[in-house]
Amino acid sequence: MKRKVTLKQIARELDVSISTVSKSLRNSPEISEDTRQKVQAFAKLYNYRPNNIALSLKNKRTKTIGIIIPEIVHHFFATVISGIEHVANENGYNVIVCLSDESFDKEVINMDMLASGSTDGFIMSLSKETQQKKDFHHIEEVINQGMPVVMFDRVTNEVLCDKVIIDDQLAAYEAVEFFINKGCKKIGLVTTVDYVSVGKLRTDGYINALKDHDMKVNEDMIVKIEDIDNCASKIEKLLEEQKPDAIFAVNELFAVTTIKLANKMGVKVPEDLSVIGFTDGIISKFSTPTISTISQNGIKMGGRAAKMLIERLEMEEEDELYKTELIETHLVERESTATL
Amino acid sequence: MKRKVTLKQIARELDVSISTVSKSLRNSPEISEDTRQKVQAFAKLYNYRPNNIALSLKNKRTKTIGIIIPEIVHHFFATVISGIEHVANENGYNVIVCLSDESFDKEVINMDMLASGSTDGFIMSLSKETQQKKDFHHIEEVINQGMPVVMFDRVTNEVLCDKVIIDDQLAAYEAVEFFINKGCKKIGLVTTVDYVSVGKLRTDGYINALKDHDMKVNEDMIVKIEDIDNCASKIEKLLEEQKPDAIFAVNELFAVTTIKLANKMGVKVPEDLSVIGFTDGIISKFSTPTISTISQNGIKMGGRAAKMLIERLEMEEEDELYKTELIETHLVERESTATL
DNA sequence: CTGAAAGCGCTTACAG
DNA sequence: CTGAAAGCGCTTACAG
Repeated sequence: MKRKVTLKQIARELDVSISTVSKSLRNSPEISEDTRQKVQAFAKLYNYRPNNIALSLKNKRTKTIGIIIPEIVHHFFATVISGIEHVANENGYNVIVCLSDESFDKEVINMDMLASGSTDGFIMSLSKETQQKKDFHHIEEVINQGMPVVMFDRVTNEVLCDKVIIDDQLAAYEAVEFFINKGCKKIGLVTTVDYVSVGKLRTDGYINALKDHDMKVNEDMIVKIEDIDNCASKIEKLLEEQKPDAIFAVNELFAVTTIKLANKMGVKVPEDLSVIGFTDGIISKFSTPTISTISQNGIKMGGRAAKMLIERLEMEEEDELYKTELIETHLVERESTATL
Repeated sequence: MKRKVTLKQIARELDVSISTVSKSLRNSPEISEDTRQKVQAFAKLYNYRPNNIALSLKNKRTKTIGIIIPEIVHHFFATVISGIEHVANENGYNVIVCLSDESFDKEVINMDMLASGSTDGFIMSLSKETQQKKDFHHIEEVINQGMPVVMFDRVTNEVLCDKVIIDDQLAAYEAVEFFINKGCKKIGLVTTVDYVSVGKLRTDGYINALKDHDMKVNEDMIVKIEDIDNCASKIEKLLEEQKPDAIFAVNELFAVTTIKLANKMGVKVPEDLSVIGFTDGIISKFSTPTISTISQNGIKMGGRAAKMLIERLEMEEEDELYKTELIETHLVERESTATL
């Protein structure tokens, strides 16, 4: 086993000082061509690589980005990480990933842990519990200590920082408008409970679209789901009692579940019922029928978030102007809204 | 903005030495009860947290695990990361994730990068290109430098290290045997090219099952797919020309694609064609019909891999005995193999 | 052109 | 009981 070689060892072998070795490797003009070459050759031979940890301590920057998300086994979040990772890598940053599991406490613990020197900044999406509690002290604290934070998707107005989101309300509005233009009269909504920020916004978009087209908003047409595991009965009830001709679902899972339940009840999609989901993920593409959906480009969101964070990290002077970037969305039409 | 407080600052404020502060915070018995309390109170007030980087440098351990996988936008890998992250966290480790994008070069660069002090060890699954090239020098090197590596899923015999896999061959064997017991006569296979280790093993399992049951292995019944984007034509040809009554697909995507193509051709699943896939992911659960599949518990795999790595990291003496752990699999029966 | 010194933030063996 | 010193691996302003 050959341990990693350090400057000290090279210095000893070559009988020069550590400073000389360091400068040679960094091509300092202070050093004579001769020793420089000698040192570099030796370093190459022994495959010398500067120790990241030592560099981090010295430079007071780790070149790593902390990502804190609710979960990773979720196509959209995986997609965002992918986007972040690629941009981070291009810029010489690594990413360290922590999952909050939708728990406030875990979010706080993870943030604290990473904030103790492990990362230069954060990219995060709030856990459900955090959104419910509206307690953001951990985030404020980190920002106060000078570590920039970029929030994406599940954000809050109560924290001042950079954000990257989609226009959830507008996207929902457009989906519902699509139904209306198609001639649908009884448009249902399958959404989350209101404390989930994006769910609430999409619900608002649905309501506004109906209102703007002089359609009544019927509370019985709206199903708010707390827990995905037992959403079936509520959706079933909606389908049975209200007999909607269109359903807008705020995520893929709600959309596919709706379709499956409709099938079971003999309601045909898209003949009897049109369905639009949210998030252009794997389910929408491979479900039968394929599901029309609002695309939400996670790769792009992640990439943009990483770019914003890195720019802020590498900014000369502090800039108190925070930006919120909007990622454009669009409706991907598939079989579940086909006109036959 | 209040910067993070350091031992030095506390020492200055309290007019004691840095050593005293450090020892007080670590409850050293050397320190008088009095100063200990004073220091601790002060540290708490200022929310002192030791700097991870400084600790890493001092202790020569970072308490972070490097994960290198081909991609993250892939349910199975996301699942494994989740498993790793949870076990890592429970043990006070963080995870830093790098994606190879199935590229050998990126795998090498990422490994090099992380090996320069950023992590204590690695958990990885080989990129396709690495498996094709059979060049594992980067992994050998890391191991040589004393950093343990645990491989999962896409592993190689050419590197000695801990591994966690499923018995791909047996699982495939059992799937095919299930078809045979059901009375299927013309069992097709949709698999990957042979250099993908798990694809090859599953192909072997298929062949062995047929042979053991005295059934002919017909090369025309086997489709080997290089690139998922244009697999349709090959599968279509198989369905059309061979008219199989069962298809075993080595992953979810192949399975769902097969079903969709069959549908399009008027071949009904499961009436005319039974299908079993591999990896119990999101597609299998939500596709219509739902797809029978070999479960491959990624959470468990990840958890086990993390456990193995951490045990090795925290082992007193070096142990040259490497283990390969098998994660049990089983066939999840769903609609695509229903007997009507 | 080379090297000793200080310092990043911490721990710990050793003196006093 | 307290503190100075050395050291983890590096960089860089400063002397010589």
